[in-house]
Amino acid sequence: MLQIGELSDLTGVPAKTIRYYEDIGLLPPARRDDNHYRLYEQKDAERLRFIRSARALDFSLQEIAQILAARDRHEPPCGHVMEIIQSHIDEIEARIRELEQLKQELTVLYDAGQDLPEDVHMRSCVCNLIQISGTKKGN
Amino acid sequence: MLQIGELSDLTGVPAKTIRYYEDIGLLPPARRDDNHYRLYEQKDAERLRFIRSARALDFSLQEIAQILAARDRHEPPCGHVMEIIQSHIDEIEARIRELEQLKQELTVLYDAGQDLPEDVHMRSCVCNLIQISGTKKGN
DNA sequence: CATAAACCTTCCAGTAGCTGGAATGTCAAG
DNA sequence: CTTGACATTCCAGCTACTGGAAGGTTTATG
Repeated sequence: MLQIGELSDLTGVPAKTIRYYEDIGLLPPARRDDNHYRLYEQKDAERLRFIRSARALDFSLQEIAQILAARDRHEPPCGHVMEIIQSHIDEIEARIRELEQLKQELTVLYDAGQDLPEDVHMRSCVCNLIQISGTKKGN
Repeated sequence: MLQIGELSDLTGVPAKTIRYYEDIGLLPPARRDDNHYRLYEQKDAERLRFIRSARALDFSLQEIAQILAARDRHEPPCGHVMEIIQSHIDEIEARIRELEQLKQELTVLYDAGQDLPEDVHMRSCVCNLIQISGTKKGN
């Protein structure tokens, strides 16, 4: 029988977050001690570790909730999980491409800024370059 | 003299967002028509375009606010801007590395999942793999 | 003149995933 | 008896918006 702080130490998930997970239904309502303190067992630690691992893989709480709900109903969620994983990989690849592009733009901007002389009147300022660059989103 | 909808069309920034920017002080309170409608001029469009460009470069509203405030005080914010740009580039590089790592992990997981047989009893399920993998954040 | 559509206004609430803090209760040690 | 370390609930805030309700204004049309 664990108190919330012990469960927290065991799993690395802050107590505050554990309560939050309970609030949103990701964890079932915890048993309570006579003093209303939450009481946990090993299987709670496992569930929490699963959540933490999935979060580390950038699964959303909603996705995790779906997977856990399937498991709670004793349905193997593998197919679903595999779909999520695939779509995550796709998203990550897209995001990486976006970031590469963004980095490229910022680098160009930075280099251009380096070449500008000091100008108190702001006729030449990186700001002006910003106006010109980065006009791609929401064209 | 532009109404908010026209300014929106001109800049590609939703009217709702323009009001929001005013609320948080990124735009000065707009002049009002007799009917309380907001009225804008060309220079508002420019300021808004600057904001939009900087957002496209992933500057936070706070960073943008700082830059604009400096400009409003007729101080060239170049040095500050250059610092922001540099730190953004650093962050982006770090983020890309994170995402590459994450993608790698997900790919390994996916491939392992592919090789698992159908198992109604969930003894072999990607879920179990998740428990083992992704235990890197918040060790 | 009534009415509809297309504007505009304000204000409240919600998104994700927590985190901080206040006010309060419980428990063990000195 | 008090101090400290736990726990509890509830409310608010973070980012950058976005949706929607409830209402006012303007213009066009029947």
